Amino acid sequence: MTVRFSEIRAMPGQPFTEGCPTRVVLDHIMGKWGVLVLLSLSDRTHRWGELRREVQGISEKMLAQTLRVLEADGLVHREAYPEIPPRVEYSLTPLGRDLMERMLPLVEWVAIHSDAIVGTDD
Amino acid sequence: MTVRFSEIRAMPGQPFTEGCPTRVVLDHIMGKWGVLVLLSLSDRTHRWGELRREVQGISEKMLAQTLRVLEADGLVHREAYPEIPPRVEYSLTPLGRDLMERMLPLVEWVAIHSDAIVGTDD
DNA sequence: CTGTATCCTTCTAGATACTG
DNA sequence: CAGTATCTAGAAGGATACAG
Repeated sequence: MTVRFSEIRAMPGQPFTEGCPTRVVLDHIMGKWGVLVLLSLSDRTHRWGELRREVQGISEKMLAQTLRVLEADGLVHREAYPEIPPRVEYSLTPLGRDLMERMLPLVEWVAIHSDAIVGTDD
Repeated sequence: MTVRFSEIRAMPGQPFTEGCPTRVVLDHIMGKWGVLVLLSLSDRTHRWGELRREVQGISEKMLAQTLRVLEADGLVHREAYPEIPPRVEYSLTPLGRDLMERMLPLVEWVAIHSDAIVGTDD
């Protein structure tokens, strides 16, 4: 194993204890919609409407909320073009790209093993 | 970037579309408590009471529920010893250990960057 | 096209009490 | 010690309508 959790836990600030900032970030990026939006953006820049279609099942409300949180976290960049009709493009910030480099191997694993896992029981 | 999402998306079964098994697995392992329980177990085998203490803030109900889901998924192994008082030990299965190898680098990233992220805004 | 605002339902999850 | 059962408050999330 490349990293051990005990080493991570021993880092300054005691990550993943109650009330710790890591818990908040974990909720943002590991939440149902956070992951799916970040995945879409890891591919390329997307417009609002594209994200609505690509992240299947997300409501406008949850898309707006998710994007606002990820933008406030500094993971997503929002670029609005003052045109009629309006055009807004969402992309990953450098920090967001750095994050996705760590997340994509995990997501790939999930894609490969999900059938077996859900097939086992659920 | 080591993997691209577009390649993952193109895999058989169209991962991460609506109703896909990957969505279910994602919810199990990326959920708030799923991650924290898996992290504790990635370190070593734990008894029920140890998990309650280590995963700070989790209720008995959520711990039981989380463990049952992860066990059904084949990620966690439950070993009950027929003693008085009873002793039950939880550990990762080989599949679970494989998963955590991909998850730990991500978790390490979160531990390192969380202060900056939450500091930015929330 | 890109959102916001509101209502309303469903589901999560914490607290409490209890059992083998 | 290792759980289960029940109840309930609150949050999450969907539908709809509307605005810039």
